[in-house]
Amino acid sequence: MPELPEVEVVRAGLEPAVTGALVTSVTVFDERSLRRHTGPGEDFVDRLEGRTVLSAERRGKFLWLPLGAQARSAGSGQAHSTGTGQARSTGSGQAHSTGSGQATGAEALVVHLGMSGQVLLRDRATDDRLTRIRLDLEHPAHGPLRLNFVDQRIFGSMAIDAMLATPDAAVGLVPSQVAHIARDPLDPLFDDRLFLARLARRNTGVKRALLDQTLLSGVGNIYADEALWAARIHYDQPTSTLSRARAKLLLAEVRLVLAKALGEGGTSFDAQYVNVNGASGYFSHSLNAYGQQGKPCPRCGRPIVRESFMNRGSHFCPFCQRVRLPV
DNA sequence: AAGTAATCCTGATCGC
DNA sequence: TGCGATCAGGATTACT
Repeated sequence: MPELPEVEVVRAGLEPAVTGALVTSVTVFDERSLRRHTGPGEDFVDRLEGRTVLSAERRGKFLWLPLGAQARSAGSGQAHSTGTGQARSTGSGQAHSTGSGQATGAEALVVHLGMSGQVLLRDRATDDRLTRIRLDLEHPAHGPLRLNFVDQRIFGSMAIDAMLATPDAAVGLVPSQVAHIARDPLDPLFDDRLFLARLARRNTGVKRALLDQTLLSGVGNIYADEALWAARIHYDQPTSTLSRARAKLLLAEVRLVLAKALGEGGTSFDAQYVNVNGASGYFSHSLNAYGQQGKPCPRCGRPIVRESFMNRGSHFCPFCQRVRLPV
């Protein structure tokens, strides 16, 4: 499951390769991979071909490529891209998108890997099985390039989305689909105090809170279990009963595990997650709790347990991680 | 209104 | 060898 470290590895791999590249041709093999795009496949293709990729950005598990203004006719050697990036300001549409954030006319290609998505950089001759969307690119310095969006379970998606100026200025623009997501804990502008205050006000279990992308983004099932194990907190401990000290410890452990996994290139099981070159990460060798049911807890030696929770698995040490109610 | 459950998806793997 | 059942869970939608 690609979470923050895996998505960041993809972003970092993409950035030097695609920045400045022109999208020359787009092929949609399966429109279900456009579930987050408003409009049919042809619209996606029309709005992407002829655009230039400006950079590669990320927040939490969302990845996006800001796009330059659209050339008048794709394929022709446009002299001036008579920039009409404007115009498509969604009319009134986004009453729901976030409640905050202002349309700017700028757009981005938003990528979410979902459960099994991969972005693979190839030469023009290479195809990958289960490719749902293919972008052919032309980079002024590096030449032709192919970007295959591969996704077995089709929980991931690509979309052209409007960039909004959020009140949360400083960073500038985020796609409308990302505007309601909180910053991730590796973001230098992540607000610890705000997070701790909101966490304390929640009336739910702590793992539910960790997985809530509007509270903090980038954490999924693997790193939630790992951070909770490291902090010795039970996944269903009510957030309102966590002391501030333990909440701060948890946040610190979240940061640690995300940073460590990032340093090791992410977590790979089989070929479910790979970097843009198709290589696996090594963090699966460092897991203490996730997927370790039946194996001894690296801390106390008692077996790790897996319980069903939120339609997924929760892995923890029943001895080290017990619900502690305040006295 | 906040919190929770349901929903979407299919290739790989397992058991018989 | 074949085939059906099972499994994985992020984000959105739909309820209560």
